[in-house]
Parts: sequence; structure tokens; C-alpha cells
Amino acid sequence: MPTARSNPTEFAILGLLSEGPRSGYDIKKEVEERMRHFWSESFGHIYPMLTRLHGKRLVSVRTVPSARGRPDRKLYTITAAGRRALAAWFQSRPAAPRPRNELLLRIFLGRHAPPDVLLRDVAAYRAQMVAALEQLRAVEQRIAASSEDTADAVYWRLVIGFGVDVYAALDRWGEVAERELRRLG
Amino acid sequence: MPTARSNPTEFAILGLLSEGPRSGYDIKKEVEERMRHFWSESFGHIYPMLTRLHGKRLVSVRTVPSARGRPDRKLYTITAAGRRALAAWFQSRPAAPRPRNELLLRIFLGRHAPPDVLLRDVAAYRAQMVAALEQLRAVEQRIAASSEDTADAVYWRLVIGFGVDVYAALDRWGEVAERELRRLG
DNA sequence: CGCCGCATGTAAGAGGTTACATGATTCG
DNA sequence: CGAATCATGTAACCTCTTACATGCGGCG
Repeated sequence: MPTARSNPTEFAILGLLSEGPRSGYDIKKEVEERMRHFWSESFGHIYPMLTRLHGKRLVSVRTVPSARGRPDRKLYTITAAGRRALAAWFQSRPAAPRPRNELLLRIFLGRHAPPDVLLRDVAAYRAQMVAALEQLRAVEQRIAASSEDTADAVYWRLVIGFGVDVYAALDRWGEVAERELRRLG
Repeated sequence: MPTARSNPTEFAILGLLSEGPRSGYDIKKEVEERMRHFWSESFGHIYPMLTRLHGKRLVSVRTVPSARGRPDRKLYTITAAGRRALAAWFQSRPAAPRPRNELLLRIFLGRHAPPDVLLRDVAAYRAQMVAALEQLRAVEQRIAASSEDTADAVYWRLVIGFGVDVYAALDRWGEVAERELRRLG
């Protein structure tokens, strides 16, 4: 028998819908605003997945007319079966991520590169880390401030803490890496 | 015009071949032994890719008989065109990784999970980090010890340093996360 | 006037994994 | 005796992204 592969996208969507009805468009936005540093989804994946979820009766749909001119919205609502599926997902083990870090691949093969190229790559990487850190701290404060001590707050803080810790470590590594690479130029 | 997508697998293979001729089997082994913490490849991807690389004349092949009974080995050698392609790759920018961390997705949706499940997930994650750290330190020492100060050593140290720093940070985060989660049980 | 936001969706295809097929040898 | 190592490869399949199609309204 083929090992049943857990499809995390399914549960990411189901998870967001567990907070209330949303459209595909809403889901995309929310993934970007709240889950950016550990998750991503594209429209080309979300829309077919919502159709599939509906086929499995894990969500229901209703079409809501938009403001004049705008295309109608399709609001998806999680069903009882959907909530059960979400709960059942936690009984599976998370798949070990298969590592694929292109920056490190480049450095690993660095002998073949002009030194300034790697330096620029690392600098760009660090800039991304710093930007991500700032954005995360903003989210952190949003949660801390508007803290109606929801059941979610604990979890969200853990997830944000992960980002903060990792980005900080990466930035520190980048600083050292830059120094090393500069000595090769 | 469709944005030409850099295919990192191509260059991972070309990069290993730049050190000398290898078979598909060798490449798989080396990825696992030396690049484990930042890269991965499967046979089902390597073998077709080698054929493709050969079609593009970036590598050449020769078949070498194995010890009696064993299937023949196909040794691939990088061509001059292959080395040029590898050098050209460094002129492109590394693609920003799209984040997909299933553990964090689970924690983010943690409200729906029985508390002990997340605790077990984090513990398993930490165990992986610790194991990875140990393995990395072993590789580190191998390089430091057998250090014929090759041109590669600098780069390899940077790559290993990345792993060490990140794993350590993740482990520390995991420690905190475990404490937090235990208070919910 | 042009871009951005809103809003849905499809088609093509890249990229990658898993499972299967085959078979001898060596090691515990 | 069974498992692991050596060694190559294919076929089926899944996941996910990119690009395209469509079109209005508001803002600068």
C-alpha cells in the first residue's frame, strides 16, 4: 500500500477556515500577513484545493455578491467533518523537511565563484533576515498589544519566537561569513 | 518571455563532478555525506538529470565494468562547457526559498491539538537538531584534521558553521517551547 | 493614464518523490 | 538466512508555481 501522504496545504487552509469563513483570496492574504516566515501558498494551489476540499465535504461554499462591479466572492466555511479531519491530522507525524538551501549550495561550491559574488549573496541574505526580523517584531507587538488573551496567543508567540531566534542566528552567521569572504577578495 | 528558472539540482551535480568523475550512485552518497544539512537529492532525480546533462554536452560518460557480478558503473565527467555553465550560474541570484515548515504550521494551529502531541513534535524536532549537530561537528573535525589547506576549506567551514549556528538556535528555541507547552498540559 | 487592489480561475509544466524491477555479494 | 551495499534506471504520481485570461474601481 502506498504510504498516505499528508498534504499540509489542505490543513493550512482548513486551519485558517477554523477561525471563520474566508474566500480563496482572503486565505492568500492571510498566509502572507500572518504566516509569511514559515508558510506560503499560491493562488494556483489554493483555488483548486478549495474545490477539492468541497468535493470531500470538508468545507461548504456560499457565493456572496461583492460591491458593484467587483466579481462575486466565494466564501468557504469549514464543516464538522472538516474539523474532524483537522484534529485527525495532529495524530500524524510532521514530515521531516528535505533541506534545500541554494545560498549554501553556492558557498559550498564557492571555489568556482568570483569572491564578490558570494559576498553580495550573503549581504542580500542578511538584508532579508533583518527585514524579516523587523516585520516579525511588528507582528509580535500587534499580538502583545491587542492581546485579548485568546487560546491562540501562546502558540502564536512560540511561532514568532522561532522566527526571531532563527533570523537572529542567521544574521549573526552572515556577519561572520561576510568577514571571511571579504578576506578572500 | 518565461523567466529562465535556474535549476539548482543541475549545478549541485555539476559542482560535485567538478571535483572529479563520479557515478549517479556516488553523487547520491556524497550529497548525503557532505551536504546533508543543506541539500538533498533522490535517485529518481539524479539519473534522469545526468542523462539530460549529457544531452546538453555538459558532461561526458564512460562505462566502467565493476567487480564481478556487480552492474557496470557509468562514470560522468564534467566537460569544459559544463565548467562554463557552472561559472555562469554564479551570475544569477539565488532564488528566495519559499518557507514551508510543517512543525510551525502545527504549532500555529495548536489550539486544535491535544497538548501532548505538540510537545512530542517539538521533542522529536529537538532530538533531530541534536543529532544533526553531533554529525556536523564530526564533519567539522574531519575537515580540520585532514586539512590540506585546500581552496575549498574556507567555504566548507562557512557552510558547516551555518549548520552549527542554526541547529543550536533551533535547539534553544525548542527548549523554551517545550517548557511553554508543558504548562498547557 | 497607469498601476494597484479586488477576485476567480485554468493550463502547462517544472521539479521532485516513491515504488518498482533486477541481481550479485558481503557481513553479521 | 536476511539485511545491507552496490548499481542503474523507469513509471506513476503529486505538489506547486508561473503565466495567462478577465475586468472594474479608485488613487495619485
